[in-house]
Amino acid sequence: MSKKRSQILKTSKELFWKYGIKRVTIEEICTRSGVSKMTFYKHFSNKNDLVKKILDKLYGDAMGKYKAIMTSGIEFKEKVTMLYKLKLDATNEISHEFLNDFYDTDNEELKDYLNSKIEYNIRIIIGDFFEARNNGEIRKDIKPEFINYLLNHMVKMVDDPTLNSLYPDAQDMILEITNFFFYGILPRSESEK
Amino acid sequence: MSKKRSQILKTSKELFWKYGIKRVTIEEICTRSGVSKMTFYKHFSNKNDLVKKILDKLYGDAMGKYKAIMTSGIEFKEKVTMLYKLKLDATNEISHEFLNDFYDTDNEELKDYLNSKIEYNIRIIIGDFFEARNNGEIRKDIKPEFINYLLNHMVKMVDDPTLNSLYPDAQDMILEITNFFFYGILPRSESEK
DNA sequence: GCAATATTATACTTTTTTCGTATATTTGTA
DNA sequence: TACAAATATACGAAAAAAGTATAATATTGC
Repeated sequence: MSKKRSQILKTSKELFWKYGIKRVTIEEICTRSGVSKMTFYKHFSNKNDLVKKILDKLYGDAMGKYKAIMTSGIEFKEKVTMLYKLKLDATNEISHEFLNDFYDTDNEELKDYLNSKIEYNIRIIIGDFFEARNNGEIRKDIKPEFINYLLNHMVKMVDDPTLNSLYPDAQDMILEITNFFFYGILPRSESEK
Repeated sequence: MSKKRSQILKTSKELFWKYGIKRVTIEEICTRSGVSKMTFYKHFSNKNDLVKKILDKLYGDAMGKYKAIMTSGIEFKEKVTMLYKLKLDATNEISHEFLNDFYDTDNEELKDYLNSKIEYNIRIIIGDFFEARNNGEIRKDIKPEFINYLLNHMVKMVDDPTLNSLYPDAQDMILEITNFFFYGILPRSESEK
């Protein structure tokens, strides 16, 4: 991988994170990366293409971590706890400014690309949950899709000030949330498996 | 003062603070302020004009606080301590993104405007220091201009990580700095006055 | 050191965005 | 109701950004 190329990716990510996509120009990315415009266009066909490649890396890394968790030999309950924390990290890492531009503007191309990526990931996750249900690691009478929804929903809970105010610190709240999660989805006894 | 007008000032300040001046468009300010473009141009002739009026308010408020301190009956030493804190606050309040655009870009008009404002303020401050020197509140053999330079210089010290690392917390460091300041400028004994 | 490859600077055209204004219409309000 | 203030829309002019062609220069592996 070219040094210039990765410099462009690094610089542009920083700029996008801070200012969003549409506020950053290609020329600005080039100047700050110490790269000429021609070199930029050698590596990326335009700004959208650049953003897509940033997304690819972002989601690629996340999926790598996800698979590392799912293929490890640990107990399913432990896996879900780790997934939840992974999701929290991912949510914190991605910039608000960056994400806003996907839905604010009329950049249909990027919107579609992001949605397809999300959909692809969800499909894998749901698939894993189906498998877990078949293995008796989750209640048989629960929809795997609902579990994924729950995971997303609970990540948002962490930002809710009303909920936060109930706990001395965030760690306690997260523990409470995950406990709630498991008492809901785990088989209540061995006999139910 | 029109409600729309102050809304524009408020919104634009927020946007400028976050993204800098050149990244924010007039149309964006209008949309976010819930104001039509025509209304904008009724109150401000262009973006520079708007920025100037934001600066006016900013520096007006700061000068108000300054004068409140200087005309109060407290001891001179106490005044300088308060000035130092005022300056720290002002430095923290003004956004880095906002100030950058004054010197980065080739917007000579704004650059000049800001410089003239700063110069005007300095003139007042230096004048007050001259008076203080004549009243024997500062050593006679010190240039008032140098005092102003020192004040600015010491504000920057607060950001120096090397200096910071010498103190358990910022408060201790600030105390140290102000103490240093006074042992340098105050008459060492009543007889020297 | 040479050849292949990558990068750059510059200058340029095209496209897009932003600016600023004119006009007709709507809204608020005294 | 009448008057002022604000708006929506549409528009041409100006500025900024995107993208390309070309020739020159660095870098790199061999």
